[in-house]
Amino acid sequence: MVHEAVTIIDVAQEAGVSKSAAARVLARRGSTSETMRTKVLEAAHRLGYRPNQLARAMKSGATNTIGIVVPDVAIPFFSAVLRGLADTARAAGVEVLVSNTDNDADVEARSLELLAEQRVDGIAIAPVFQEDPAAIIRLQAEELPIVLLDRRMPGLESLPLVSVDHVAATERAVRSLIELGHRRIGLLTEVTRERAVLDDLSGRVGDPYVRSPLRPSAQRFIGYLRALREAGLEVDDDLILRSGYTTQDAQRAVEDFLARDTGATALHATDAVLSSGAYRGIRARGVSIPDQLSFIGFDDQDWTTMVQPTVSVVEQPQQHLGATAATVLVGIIRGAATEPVVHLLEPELITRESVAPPAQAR
Amino acid sequence: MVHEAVTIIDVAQEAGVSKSAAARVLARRGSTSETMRTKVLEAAHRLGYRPNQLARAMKSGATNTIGIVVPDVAIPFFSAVLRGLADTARAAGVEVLVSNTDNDADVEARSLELLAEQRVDGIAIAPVFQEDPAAIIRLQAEELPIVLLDRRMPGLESLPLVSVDHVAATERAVRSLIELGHRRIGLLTEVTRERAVLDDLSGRVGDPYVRSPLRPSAQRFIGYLRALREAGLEVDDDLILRSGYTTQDAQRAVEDFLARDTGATALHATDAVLSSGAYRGIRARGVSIPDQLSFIGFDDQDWTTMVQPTVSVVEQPQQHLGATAATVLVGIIRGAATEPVVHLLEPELITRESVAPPAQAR
DNA sequence: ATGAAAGCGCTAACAA
DNA sequence: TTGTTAGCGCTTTCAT
Repeated sequence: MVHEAVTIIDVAQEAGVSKSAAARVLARRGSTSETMRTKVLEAAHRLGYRPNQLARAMKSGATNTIGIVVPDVAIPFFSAVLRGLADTARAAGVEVLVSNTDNDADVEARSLELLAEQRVDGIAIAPVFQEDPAAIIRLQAEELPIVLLDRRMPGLESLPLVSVDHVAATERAVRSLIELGHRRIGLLTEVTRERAVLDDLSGRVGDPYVRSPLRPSAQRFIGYLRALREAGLEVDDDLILRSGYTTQDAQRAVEDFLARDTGATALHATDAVLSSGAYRGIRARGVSIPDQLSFIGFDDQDWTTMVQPTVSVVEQPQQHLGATAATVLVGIIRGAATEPVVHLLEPELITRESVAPPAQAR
Repeated sequence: MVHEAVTIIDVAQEAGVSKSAAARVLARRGSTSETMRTKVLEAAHRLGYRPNQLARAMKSGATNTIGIVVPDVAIPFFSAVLRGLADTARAAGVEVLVSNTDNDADVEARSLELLAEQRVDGIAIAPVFQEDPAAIIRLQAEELPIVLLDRRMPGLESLPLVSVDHVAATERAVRSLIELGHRRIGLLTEVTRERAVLDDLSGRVGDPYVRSPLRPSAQRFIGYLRALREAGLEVDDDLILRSGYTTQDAQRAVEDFLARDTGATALHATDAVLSSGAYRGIRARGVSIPDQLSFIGFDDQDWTTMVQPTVSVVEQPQQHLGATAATVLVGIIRGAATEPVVHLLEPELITRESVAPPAQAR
């Protein structure tokens, strides 16, 4: 805390006017004579007056501060989201408090509680996947504006969501492979659910409210199913590679896959972590990209342009996601309609050297 | 802002005691009877009371909030620093506000002003390189605790600094090459200053106050000079590659370098951006790593383990840097001695496949 | 147009 | 041990 802070009273004294007069000038509201305005402003400048937002917040009930709660700001996806959010918030005169949860529900609950104590005007959160997101629901019940970032769970249906269109992301990648002539396309996914369950949903994901409670990974899976179906191709469970959520697991899954002879001519990995594992696995098996196998990864990471051949990817609009979340959140805070909305942002397919028509088609 | 917030008065009423009695219980200070304590706590719990940190801050003068000001949180180095800082701060009961400056002095000045208005208790800043950091100096004059992150400039000598030991980083990398038998080692740097200027300083950088006003890149350069000198090797200006601060520039500088026959058997790039440019340049020239050229990069980026051969790097303790900054800052805020201190963190050399003895030595 | 005064929620003397 | 009260810096009626 600054020691000898200049208050509005000091300014009023220096200018020889009343406290409330000075306040009116400095907050630019109410009517003031030109003479008084200049006197006050000069005094404020002379003294180096700096408004105390704390006091303002006490009176007005608005702190002009929002919180962002994510698993880990050091993960590139979230740091990009934060960047977009912070910039847009700042442009709207709003500051941003950050919390990491490490995907721990207790840490998340505590973070939310702390942000609420700080009286933030709203919160953007990529929630921990959990059965009962009680902490979030509690704050929502208290009418604290909340926006979900890229994740939604049962129980949070009534909150606005800003998300990448994951169905479209994978659909686009897989369709591009199909258009090149690929017919047997592998999918590397962390989804553990039965394919049949997602199959059932795949016809109805056009409705954001059917789709949004699904995890991004499940949505991407559905994108795969839809792309195949649209092209009249059969879905073969042999082409679906299930993996744990680590590079090592992904690498192993891909190596096993390549060891079996599945006839696959292309592979798509549905996540950043899985992508690097997949790439390693392909290389470990000595399979040549794109001659023997075309490959499309997820997220435009550094390494995708450093390796040879360079890797095609589906790129998520990360900063844009953060910026949109900020816009939506600030909108709600400032009184915009509050009915839940799903904002779906378009991913982009970046084509590089790792993709080619299948061998027999050349 | 939460709408119908429960205040301490509500709690007092519910418990049938005075406002200050409730306050004493809830803030755990002053003496209270056991009976009253339970009554108040039960009431608070029943009502879902949540302390208003705004009001607390108004009274106490401490917001338990700090600000971090960096060029761009989306840059991996800074997001890791932020992560370390946020975690450590949180553990000390302190929240973190983030600002990006994009290396723009005006944006930085404005950010600092806004943080001061929010009455943060302190600021950690990686300042924009500029002639006259007036905004920082102003806040310092107002006795706002400030810690510098990894950068110091003339005029900021009296502020504590938390930094990686850049001299040691490059010294270590270059020495490891020398120990393998390399005698002609290239250095890729963004430094534009004459070598002679840095040569003069290189004997005195043991003193943190000689070293710290230098940019990290200059300190790394000096580390190179020291390693060579220590080994009795001559410094050859032909081996010093100057590059602008972009991947493209770095690639071009390295390609030019490799086109000339300098007899270099090893190369060290002194920054993350320069490293990826350098690697591209080496590959573009078809020079084989490590057979024809050993290579050590800077910062452990994703791609360094995705390419073949994998790349040795000097790794900075990024999260630790943030954590240390938080510890130092909170220490000062809580009244620790305030004399300026330089905290130098040790980098680590990670050895991978890109390094081998020079051809003639094998 | 200007000033006086109340009050946001909390803490900390001071009294009782 | 408990209650009363003043006040942190600001905004905002309400008089004047």
